[in-house]
Amino acid sequence: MSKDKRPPDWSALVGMQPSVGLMPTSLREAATRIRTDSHATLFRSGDPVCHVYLVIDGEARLIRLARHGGEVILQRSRGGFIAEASLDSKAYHCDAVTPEPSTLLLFPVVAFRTALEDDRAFCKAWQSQLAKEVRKLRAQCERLSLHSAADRITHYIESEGDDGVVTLRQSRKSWAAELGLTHEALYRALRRMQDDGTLSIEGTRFTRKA
Amino acid sequence: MSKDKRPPDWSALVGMQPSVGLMPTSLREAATRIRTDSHATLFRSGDPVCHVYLVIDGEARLIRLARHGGEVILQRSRGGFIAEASLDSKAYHCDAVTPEPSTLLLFPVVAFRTALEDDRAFCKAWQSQLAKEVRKLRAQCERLSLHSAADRITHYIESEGDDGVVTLRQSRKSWAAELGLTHEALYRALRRMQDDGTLSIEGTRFTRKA
DNA sequence: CGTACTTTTGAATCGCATCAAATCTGGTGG
DNA sequence: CCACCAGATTTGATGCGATTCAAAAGTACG
Repeated sequence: MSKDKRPPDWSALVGMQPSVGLMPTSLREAATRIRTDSHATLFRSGDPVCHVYLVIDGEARLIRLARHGGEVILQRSRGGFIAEASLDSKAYHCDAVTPEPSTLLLFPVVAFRTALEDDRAFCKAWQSQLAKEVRKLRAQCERLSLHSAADRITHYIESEGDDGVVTLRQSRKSWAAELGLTHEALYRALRRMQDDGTLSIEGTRFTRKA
Repeated sequence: MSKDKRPPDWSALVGMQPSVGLMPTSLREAATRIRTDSHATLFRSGDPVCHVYLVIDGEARLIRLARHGGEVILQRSRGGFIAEASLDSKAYHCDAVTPEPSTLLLFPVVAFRTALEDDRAFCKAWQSQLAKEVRKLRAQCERLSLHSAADRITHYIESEGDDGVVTLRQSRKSWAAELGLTHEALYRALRRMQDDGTLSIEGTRFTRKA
């Protein structure tokens, strides 16, 4: 985990995260940029909340370890904020890791809270951001309460993809975890759906048919 | 669904929903109170967003109908807001119903947005509200990605309950839906856990042991 | 070229969904 | 008060699909 003094390319970030565009300059200037290794830990459950993280490159995950050793992904972010919901908490309630070498911006929570208080437009954008996250999580709950693997895959494509097509930005194995399935179950369901003709796969591009 | 002109008991509402305490008077005065019948529909997917709802008495649910006729509960609220995340949307993305006769406050979205812009403290409280909802939904996703019925029950008690004890405020049948299980599976799992001695049940009070 | 990881297939098992039906419950109207 | 009804609760039997354990083949990377 190394620091990096060059200023980030803000205009590129706005594209992937609208609320960044409305972030006041003072907050931007308070940010530090870091690069992490594969499997690096950003924070652990119980640590005091001191930063809000923006993933510029690579990926960050919030995870919690299940009783039987399994690892549950609570949030996965590529090109967006992570741990936003901890902004008004004292301590983190889960662990955060970067599964691959990544670049992140760290915003001190104090500066972040001040910016939200002082800047009307940023505050509003942040609210949309949270509301969007709520809707996304509701969709995920809905998906997880479907009983069959095929239904979850279809639901994912319909809600995350665009007009029946989705390009996967992660390994199928971690997709399986996101869908609440074992990787074997996912592979087999994909195979069945291809044989059915209800799905076509080209590389990381999944297209739903019929 | 009938209107009701008496002003609600605001002080009681604050207890169950902190952000109500910081709501400006102008917004309170813009609210209307309604009473609904059992199985009443508040709005349907695609309807334009015109109110934010606060459940005073009874229960409201956001639901979506699954392909095979099943009904998935996206949000369940007793004594809190519902459809908060639609505040910045044009149209609702699911249906809302009151499964039992209930009393709700309806806040016009326009007045609500104005209040958020004008009132600093209310805006801040609303943000905590959304952040809290995000954390709650993350917990639910985590729960739904557990594979066994017993694990989901345990997780529910640990995260929603207090020190290993939870008092259920709904039928077991709808609890089953919230846990992503059929009601039969829930009944049987509860039975097994009682026989194990890992759970004790007295009426609607569930206590986790060991 | 070896190592770590993902992807893929196989076989056995277990738990949940499903269908069916009986009992219990609270509330309604006669 | 009782008959009745709708819904929740409970138990049973069956089948399917996902998990689990195991292992092979493919792939990226140093």
